[in-house]
Amino acid sequence: MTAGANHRRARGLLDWFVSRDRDVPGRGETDPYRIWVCEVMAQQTRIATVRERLPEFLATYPTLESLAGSDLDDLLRAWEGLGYYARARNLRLAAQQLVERREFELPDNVSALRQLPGIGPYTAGALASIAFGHPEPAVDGNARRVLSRLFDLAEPKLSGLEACARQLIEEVDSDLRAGESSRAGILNQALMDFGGAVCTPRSPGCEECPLAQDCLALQRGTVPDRPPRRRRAVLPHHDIAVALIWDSGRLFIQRRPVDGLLGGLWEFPGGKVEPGESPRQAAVREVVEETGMSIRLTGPAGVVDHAYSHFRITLHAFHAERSGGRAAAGQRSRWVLPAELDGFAFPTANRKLLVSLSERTGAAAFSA
DNA sequence: AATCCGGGGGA
DNA sequence: TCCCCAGGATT
Repeated sequence: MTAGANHRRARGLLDWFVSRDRDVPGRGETDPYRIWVCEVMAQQTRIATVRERLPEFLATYPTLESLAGSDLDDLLRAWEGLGYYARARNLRLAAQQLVERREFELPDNVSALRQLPGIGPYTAGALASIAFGHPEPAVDGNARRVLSRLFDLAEPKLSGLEACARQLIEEVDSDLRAGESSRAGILNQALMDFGGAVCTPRSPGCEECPLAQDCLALQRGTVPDRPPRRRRAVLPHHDIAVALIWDSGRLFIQRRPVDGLLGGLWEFPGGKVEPGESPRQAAVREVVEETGMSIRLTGPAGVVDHAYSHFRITLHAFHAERSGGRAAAGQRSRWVLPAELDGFAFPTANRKLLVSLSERTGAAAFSA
């Protein structure tokens, strides 16, 4: 392949991107803080979801200082339903580190950005190129697919992909005047957008692809294997039993450990239904184990199916009342009124349950 | 290099 | 039902 191929690839991507003029959240933003929040929210998350959730989040946390000073519970509530909750915790942690150092804005270079929690190779490159105009690659899942096809990479590794991206950046920056910002930011966005719209995982639009002439995978017939696919194990299924424990019109909730799955979110006590056990038995047993309270179940509260990335669950919920033991209290647990539940961040499976309960019995009080 | 970490939308 | 998404941290 001639040196002209990379020139045509880079030009083709930019031309496609400019003529497309799609409404991407964060486009038109110039405040590095806002671009940062946008990029983090976009990690492993559809643009449509970001478009929906970003405005309210930025309205709640409009500045780096407001994020640094945020309450973790409030922050998680603002992030509820977006998943990967470590993103929200790291966003706050990074903001706190910067404020502590008396740096009230993001650093502008990749190596300093990479020091901050929650900023990896992609986000550092995206910020350096998009927010600060530096010639840095930003290879996300879309760019990875596009590059591995354009250059027909059988085993696309990050270093190799970034090297390819840098070649394209050189092409778009070849006529840059002294002092002008790099066009890497635009090229990176073009790569991503192109991967999402044309060079898609299945049934890509090779017929009308403006880069077809310079796509090595297309010429060699390897497009379906670029990038190579990993086959996924069958998702295990678990039955989970939880108790909605009532006392004087209040419900018992507890907070999950800050690290790990759904870290820092609130939930109803419960756990896995063991073999040979009924959901009702499991609910009673788990509540004793987790809280020290003994309870009596008073009736069913609903069943919810939910899928995580690596397993799926059926959530069996029961209304209950305390029949003995102490009412646990402290940082990790609370008794709250149903109307207060909206102020806490719950995992989506729990939230589904709450929504179905309030729809069924009215928002006021959905006790059994 | 593998694994964990959510949730949802499209095919 | 399966795939994968504007990934990062941990081991």
